[in-house]
Order: sequence, then C-alpha cells, then structure tokens
Amino acid sequence: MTGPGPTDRPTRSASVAEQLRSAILAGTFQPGERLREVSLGEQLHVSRTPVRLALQALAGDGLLEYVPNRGYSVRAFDRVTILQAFEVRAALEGLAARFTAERGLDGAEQAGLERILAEGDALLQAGSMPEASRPAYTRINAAFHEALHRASRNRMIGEMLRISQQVPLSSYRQVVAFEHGLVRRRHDDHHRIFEAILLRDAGRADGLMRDHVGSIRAAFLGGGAA
Amino acid sequence: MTGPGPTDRPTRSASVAEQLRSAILAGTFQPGERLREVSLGEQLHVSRTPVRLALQALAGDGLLEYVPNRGYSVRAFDRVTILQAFEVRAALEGLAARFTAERGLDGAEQAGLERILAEGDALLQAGSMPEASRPAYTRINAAFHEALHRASRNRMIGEMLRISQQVPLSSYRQVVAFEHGLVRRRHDDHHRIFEAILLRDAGRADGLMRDHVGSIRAAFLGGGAA
DNA sequence: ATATGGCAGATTGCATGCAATCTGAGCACC
DNA sequence: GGTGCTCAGATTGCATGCAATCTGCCATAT
Repeated sequence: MTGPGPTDRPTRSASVAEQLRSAILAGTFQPGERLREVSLGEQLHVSRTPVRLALQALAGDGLLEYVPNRGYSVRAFDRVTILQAFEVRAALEGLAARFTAERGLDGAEQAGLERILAEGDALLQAGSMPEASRPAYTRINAAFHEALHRASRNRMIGEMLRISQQVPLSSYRQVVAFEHGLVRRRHDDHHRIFEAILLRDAGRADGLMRDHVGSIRAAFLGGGAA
Repeated sequence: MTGPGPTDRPTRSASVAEQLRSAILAGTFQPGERLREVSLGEQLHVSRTPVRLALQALAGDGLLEYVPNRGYSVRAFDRVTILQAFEVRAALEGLAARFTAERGLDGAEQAGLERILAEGDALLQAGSMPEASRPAYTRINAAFHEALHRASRNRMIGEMLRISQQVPLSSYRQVVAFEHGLVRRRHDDHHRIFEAILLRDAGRADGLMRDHVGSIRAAFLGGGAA
C-alpha cells in the first residue's frame, strides 16, 4: 500500500488553490488587485474551470473578495483588521488550550507535543537565531499550535483557526519577530502551556495561551511590521 | 437609482446554494447522503456548473463533506459536535459583546438594538407564546445577535459566527425551546446584555453573553432535542 | 463644459462534451 | 468457499464555446 496513492491524489483545482494561496500570502499581488480567470489559467497552464473553483475556495477562506459578474480581487488587510484577527485568535487558541487541559492528553498527543518542544529546545540552544534556522522555527511553531488544536478535539475550533490564519500577519505560520530574546520567551510560553495542560489546569492553560498570542500581537504593534 | 438593481442580481450559483442550504438545514437529506451534481441540476433546472459551485461553497461553510473524485455528502452532526459548537459560539459571542462594550454604541446602533428589544417586549407581553408567534420571535432573536456582531466592528468575529451557525441546533437562527418561561428569561438576558454594553462594562457584557448562550446549550441538553 | 446615451472590447456566468476515476457485479482461480 | 481480476456503468474533473454583463470611451445634445 505504498504505491502511488490510488484515491486522493490532489486535483488541479486544489493544486491551483494552494499555489494562489502561497502567492497571495507572499505578497505577489497588490492588495485590491483583481485576479482574472484567463490570465491565471494561462500562467498556471490550466483552463478557467479549476481556476474558478480555486478562486471561490480562497474567497471562502476570506483571502479574496468576490462581487458577482465582477470577479475576485485580493483582500486588503489593514492594521485594524490584523489586530482584530489577533484578538479573535487569542480567544480561540485559549479555548483550545482550555478544552485540551480539561480532557487531558492521550499518550500519542503528549509524545508528539514533547517531541515538538524538544526540537525547539535544540534549535534555541545555540544562543542565537541564525537566518538559516528561521524556516525551521516557523515550522516548529506552527506544529505546536496545530497539535494543540487537534488535541482539543473540537472540530469547529480547528475550522475557525484555519480561517484566522488566512490573515497575513496574525497567523502562526508567519513568525513576527525573530529577535532571539523574543523567540526564547515564546518558546518558554509553549513549555508552560504544555505543563499547564499536563496538570489539567484549564484556567491557567487558557490564560497562558491568551498572553502568548497577546505578546505576539504586541510585537507586531511595536515592530510596526508592514 | 431605485431601479432594478443593475449590478448584484444573484447568480444561479448563489441561488442554488441558498436553496440547498435551506433544504439541508430543514433535514431534506439524510446525514451522510451523497449529493450528485446531475440529479440536483435536474431538480433545480440548471446545469452541473452552478450546482458544482454551490456545493463547494456549502462545503466551505462546513455543511458538506468533500472527497476528491467522490463528490459531496451531507455532513452528519452528532450530539458532541453540536455541544462543541455551542461552546465556541459562547466564546465568540462573548467576545463580540466585550468589544462592543469597550467601544460603545453609536446612535444608530443603540436605536436599532432598542427597537429590537421593544419588539421582543411586545411579543412577550401576552404572557404566553402562541405557536404563531414563534417565527417572529426567532427573527427577533437572530436580529439581536446579528446587530451585536455588526456593532463589534470585528469582521473576523462575524465570519466565524456565520460558520458556527451552519451547525443545525447551535444556531441562533433556530430557537431551541419555546416554553414561555425560557423565552422570557432569554429575552431578559438580552436586556441585561444591552444595559451592560450601555454602561461600557465589558467584562459583564462578556460574562452575561456567555451565560446566555450557555443556558441555551443547557436547554438543548435537557430537552434532548433532535 | 458637463451630462447623457450607446457602442465595442473585455470579463464573468453557464451549458455541454470528453477524459479520468470510482464503484460494484460477475467470473476465473486458488 | 474465498480472493483477486476485469470490465461496464456511473460520477466527477476539466476544457471549451456561447450568452450575459460590465467597463471605458466617444459622440452628441444641452
């Protein structure tokens, strides 16, 4: 059963959607820029049909605006919107931590989180954060948060956090500041949150997670990013 | 400029999506039932194209499941999922109430909420809740919550609550129990929440809203609905 | 000079045909 | 009797053509 997966090979639509998503989050298009079906199709070597489906999917995720008979355009995220997204994300991630602490982790979940934390420890041991390590830390950071969402066993929270990640800078997929002290402190946050969950202290897990996201928001505010 | 709206006349896709959404929430299809593009198209007298777009939109809202090359099926909502949706909804609506209280209402928002509350007062004055008044109260209830979401001026909260309403019984579009005492109490909750917002007491507005949604959840639990 | 009407190009909305994939029944083989 | 293979029907994925709508420009009238 290791052959070329017979069933869920990604469709063209899904592939186009992922390519466009990356391009948008990478800033390839101007905010407000209109995305035309034919030109995108030519660039990606597919017809309008999968492009159309991909555009609708991205609009559903909140990345694009849609007006009937006028098509799709890249949504502009102003500073206020990004700050609001941080606030919502803090509440939802806090809730996920709370639920996880209330139920407790099973063996596999606990082992997975411990492994992720250990990887972060190793990366931070150097005492500095070289440019080359940034993608690795970004990946570890995302893995920690996503593992916690799954562990909350609340599908709706997962879906909503998936949407909140579409907002460029409030996503845990994009680490806001790489200054070593800040990364160190956020990684310590992860450890504390994990410990609170192990101790089944739901209120503390919730509060720590809110503070964690809040401190990232503060870094965004202070850094004046974008 | 009052002529037949030149621009955003709904497309066939949107129309099909709304018809299917209503049918699904009304229970026309069995949970898990597969929705085939051709048969739906024949029933609604459109081709597969708008049906396909509508199905994808509903899947994005969480109402349908999708598997590549195997199509869409009606998502089954078990009791646990519905309870989880109530919990998420309580947190998000609490947050909306908090933000609204922090910022304060402008004149139009305050007037709109007062009118909605007065309509509810009038409906409840009778001392009983005749069957015929139920749709009216359902509408008023939805109007109150939606006005508050808008007043929070946080677009992300609005989007997430829109998704949480797709879960059949945790939506404020469906009033769980119409027993007069319960409706009376929930309407009083609305009054208290409104007052807390007027007094700019964010913590109280948040807490009251959480309790409000929590009590509806409790009614769902006790009533053993569905 | 400004406002109004209308045409032409561009773009999206929809229908349809073909290719790719899945599903299930029947049959050969162990 | 059970297991795996083959193939036909059914269904989705994609490409393409045509109709409907929008956008911008230009002519014309006031």
